[in-house]
Amino acid sequence: MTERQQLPPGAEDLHRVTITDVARAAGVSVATVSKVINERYGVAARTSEHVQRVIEQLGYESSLVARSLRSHKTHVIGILVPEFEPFSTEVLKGTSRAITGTGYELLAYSGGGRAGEVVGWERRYLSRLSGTLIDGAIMMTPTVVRTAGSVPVVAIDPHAGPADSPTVDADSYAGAVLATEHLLQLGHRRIGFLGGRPDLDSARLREDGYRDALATAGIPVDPDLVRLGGYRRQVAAAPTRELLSLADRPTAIFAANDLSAIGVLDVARELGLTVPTDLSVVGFDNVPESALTEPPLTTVQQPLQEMGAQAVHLLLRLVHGEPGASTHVRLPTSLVRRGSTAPPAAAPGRAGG
Amino acid sequence: MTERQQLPPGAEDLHRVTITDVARAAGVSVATVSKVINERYGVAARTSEHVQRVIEQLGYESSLVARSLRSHKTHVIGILVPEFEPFSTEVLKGTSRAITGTGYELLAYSGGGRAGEVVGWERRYLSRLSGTLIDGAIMMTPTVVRTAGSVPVVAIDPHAGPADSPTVDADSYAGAVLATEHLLQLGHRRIGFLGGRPDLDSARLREDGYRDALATAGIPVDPDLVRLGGYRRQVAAAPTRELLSLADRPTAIFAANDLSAIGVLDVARELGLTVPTDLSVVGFDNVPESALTEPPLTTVQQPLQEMGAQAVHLLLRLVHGEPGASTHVRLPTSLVRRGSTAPPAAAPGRAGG
DNA sequence: CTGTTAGCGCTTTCAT
DNA sequence: ATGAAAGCGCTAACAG
Repeated sequence: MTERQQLPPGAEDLHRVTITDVARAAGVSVATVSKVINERYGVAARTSEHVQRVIEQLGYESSLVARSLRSHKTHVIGILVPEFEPFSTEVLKGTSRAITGTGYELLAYSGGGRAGEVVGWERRYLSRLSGTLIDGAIMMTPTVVRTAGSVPVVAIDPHAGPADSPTVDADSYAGAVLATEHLLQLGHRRIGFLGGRPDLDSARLREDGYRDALATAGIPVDPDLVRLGGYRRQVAAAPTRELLSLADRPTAIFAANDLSAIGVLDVARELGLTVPTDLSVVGFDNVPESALTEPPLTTVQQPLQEMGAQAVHLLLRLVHGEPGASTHVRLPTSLVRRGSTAPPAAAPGRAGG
Repeated sequence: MTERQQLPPGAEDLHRVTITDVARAAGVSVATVSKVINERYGVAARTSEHVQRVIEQLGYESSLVARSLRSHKTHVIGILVPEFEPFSTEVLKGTSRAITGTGYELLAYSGGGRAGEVVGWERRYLSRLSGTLIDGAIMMTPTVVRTAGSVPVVAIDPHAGPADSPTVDADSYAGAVLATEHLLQLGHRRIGFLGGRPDLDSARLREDGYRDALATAGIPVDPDLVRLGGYRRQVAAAPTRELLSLADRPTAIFAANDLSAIGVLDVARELGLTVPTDLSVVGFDNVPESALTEPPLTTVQQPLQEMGAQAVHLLLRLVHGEPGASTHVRLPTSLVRRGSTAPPAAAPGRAGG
């Protein structure tokens, strides 16, 4: 039962109620209604109360769109993501927690996820929303960040290198070293690497960590063992197959993120290899899904939710024009040992760390 | 009067480039630019090309806000959620997958997650966004859905009962029966139930399932064993403590969702009880997090991602005004056995199924 | 204290 | 084929 009889029954179905409707019903001008809504000075208490009541009755709520078009201040911050997948949704959880009590609201925007649109979505989304609608943006894993002519932007795990704009990321290099050392300590000597894309910063850092850890252990990198997995499950399949079809195939694979590690698991199963007995696998990210695989994935944890929270804090500071503290927050990574790693089948025993 | 001419380098930093800038730079009217953008008839091929080029050069992208205010058609659908937590983000993943290739984009909106605002956010969000900005909305676990004067709405797992508007949900009742039967088959006789809120539909159905399964097994329901956990981890703590402090405490607890089940795990640990030896726990939802607990949670799976995908399909059909197929999609639930359930410590042995 | 008037950036008749 | 002008819902001067 709707408790409003001002409008003829059903009339509210035709158009959503606007500020004009309220003004008319209250017998005042729209300007006055606007003032009441925004608690501006210069409205008689009586009038204000009356208008409030009408607003209540009509169930009026101001249009975010119209308001923002005019006032350029919305108290909404945007999270721009290419797609809602395990990585970005994990970060989203962190932003959601961090935003509570700040008086801001969250608007997560994602395109249709057209695969071809790998590059360029950042600029597009930002242009479409900024200046209006959002007061600031958090951009997830962007490849390019052009802040020009837009609201403040914080990048999370940007692929283009942490130079452009304020950034929150995790220590990819150290994480990769951890992962590789873990494999070395188990006794692996032929360790494959399934990278992201060479033009992406996080991917490159992970490869660096892998190479350096091997070098430290005095093991030369076999170029045959380094492939590109593109950070995606399906993309990882082909290079993994190549890797595992090698005459002298690796006894372990370090994949640059969890999704491609899961892709490795897929191929191993397809090839009749048992993980971890025949092949050890390490991922990167520690998205919740990595614990659900069979066997559960050993991986490098990034504090994804914390990264989201930090990004919110950083962005809010920028939006408020506060002296922007540090402009680059780097969070630590750590190894999560689960079931996908073990000593190689015919291991020569433990290697010295 | 803002005067910016050809845009000297860096000038685009002052204001984002608008359709007016493009028009000026191209030497045509804004109307013409608009026509080019929207591929309307009545523009000379030469003009069109020229304008296109200028748009490219300036990096112009039309404002979603301004456009939607005027045209009331945006090709964006909104996902309205109270908060980004494991449940809603799971659904989000499904919507993201389903939206690809449809030509629509996704806009997930969440308030500051003010705890007090448990009720009423639905109407507020919808009013703020609908009519403009979004062509349709998917509302997550709303308690009330008033579609009046707004765009088409599909509800996911609504708490108010699946009568109001098109709905996608999972079979809570059957799931609860499965969970309870599982516990009974393990030999449990004193089974506690940690419900949601009695006014919520899914919560009620889960309680019904619990009661009916017990009744079928010929076991009377002890009112002392039925408490309210509010679907939240922290809220679940107090009632759980009461349950486990009972003289004749339950040997198993069925919690109405995973978050409150995790709350049960917290309290059990705090009380020095080992799960599943001293206490069996079953949850509901099967969010990824439920596999990460110690021990991993036995739970009832809802096809969360699939629910999101179905909601998208249903909504798009409504937006297009197609004859709306079924208006209520109910997906099946199933039991996921993991480590949090076992026969009771001093079990009288297996009970007959 | 209140109403009138201008737009915000865009689309859409309707003239030209 | 093109542009002038109106207006979407709202806020912000500025008059009265």
